[in-house]
Amino acid sequence: MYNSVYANFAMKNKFLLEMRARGYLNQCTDLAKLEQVCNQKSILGYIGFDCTAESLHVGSLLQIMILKLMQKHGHRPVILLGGGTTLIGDPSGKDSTRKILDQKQIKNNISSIKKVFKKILISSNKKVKPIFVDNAVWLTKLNYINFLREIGRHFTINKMLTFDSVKLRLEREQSLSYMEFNYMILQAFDFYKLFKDKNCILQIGGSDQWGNIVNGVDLIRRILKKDSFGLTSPLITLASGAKMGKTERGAVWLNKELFSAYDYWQFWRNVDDRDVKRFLNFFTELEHEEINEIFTNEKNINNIKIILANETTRILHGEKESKKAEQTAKDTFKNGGLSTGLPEIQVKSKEVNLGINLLEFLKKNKVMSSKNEARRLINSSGFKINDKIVNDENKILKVEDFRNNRLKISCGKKRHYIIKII
RNA sequence: GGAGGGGUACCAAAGCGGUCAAAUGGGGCGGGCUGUAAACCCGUUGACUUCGGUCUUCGAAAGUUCGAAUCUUUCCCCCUCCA
Repeated sequence: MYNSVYANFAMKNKFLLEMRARGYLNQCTDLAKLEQVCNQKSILGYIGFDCTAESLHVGSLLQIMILKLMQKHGHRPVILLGGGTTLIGDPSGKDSTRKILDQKQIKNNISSIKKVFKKILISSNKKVKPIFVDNAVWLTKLNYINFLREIGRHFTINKMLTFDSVKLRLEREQSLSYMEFNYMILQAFDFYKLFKDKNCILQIGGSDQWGNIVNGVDLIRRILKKDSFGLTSPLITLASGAKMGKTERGAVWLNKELFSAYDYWQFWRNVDDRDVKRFLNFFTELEHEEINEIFTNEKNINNIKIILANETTRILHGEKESKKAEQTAKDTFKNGGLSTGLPEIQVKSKEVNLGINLLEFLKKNKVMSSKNEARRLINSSGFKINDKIVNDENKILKVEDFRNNRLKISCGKKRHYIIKII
């Protein structure tokens, strides 16, 4: 069902077969040989992640699912948290130089990002337990002259200029600093290092990483005269054409503190009809046959979306959170009730007794970004208290508005909060 | 180095002395239809407001003027062509 250059490539290896069946396979430096190797033994494969933010977002989820798939088939994932390369900034797909983070921030980001991998990947099985590495460990210790002599000599400027990440920037006459220009060499060096030290023979990445990955494979061949492999996954676009991972209210973060399990569940519950089947393949562990079965047995796409939301949330936040999010959604949308799973805002009883100015409250608690925005919402009848439309923008919240010390506010049909007196 | 063109709100793009908080499109938000989908339709989209207004915004700074996104000067950045 998925178009890939390898659609007709005869394969026996289960790992690679599933990679292809799920639509993870975009390009590989040498698929035939990689298949041979995978058939013979358990391999180590790595994916590098950027540490520019406190959390990864769903845009990186596909890569994580690939690591999970490796585990399923007995291969061991290596997660490279690019503490070193983040100091430089990957120019791929960027129009302008990124802001540069300091080491302390990056360290923070790394430990925060790690949490997500620990949740999604299996750590109990020693053979496939994920290995975390931070390239800052070796990159920050490099000696410039030695590096140029040993590694730099294998890169020609002529070739580097042909890589899209560089070419596109130059074509648009946007400046590309020497620092960023070096990014691809460092990434190649990372692969070389992991290959040499850990016998990690495979690097996986998004299709935009192809050039960088090939550089690593070349470097390993030049210096060590050995084969390594590069593999890319396709860029995922939504049916609507938008990029994966952004919603109206910003990025869909994977870390719970930044994006709650309930919101995460809602994100999947709200995907475009046309994306549901692909996403089940991409982002859940349901087998191909199971998915087909679901589609033949269940004619109501909404119920399939619930399956999608349940599965994806379970993988990231666990069974309990997933169930809770489903129940909360049911209470909120089907029964119109006051579910406990909604985001909660706490207020002191003293404040309530004095009366709370609604506009100020909404702004203060970041429900609305400004009072004017809140006014607009109220004036267009989009704001509700306990499911009743409120048209008075000067409304003062009082004790009488609460039931059992709780009160539900709704902004539009989808955003709900519980205000609780403590 | 020479000659032109340009930097406008989240993005794209009009405006080129007052009627400009700034046309139009996209995006966002709210409503309608529906299925918490898509498509479509309507409204809305700087901040604060006692809803009378007030304040901040058109690359940056200074100036001309009763009045500047619009004119002048300097500076910064970008694009096209020539060398």
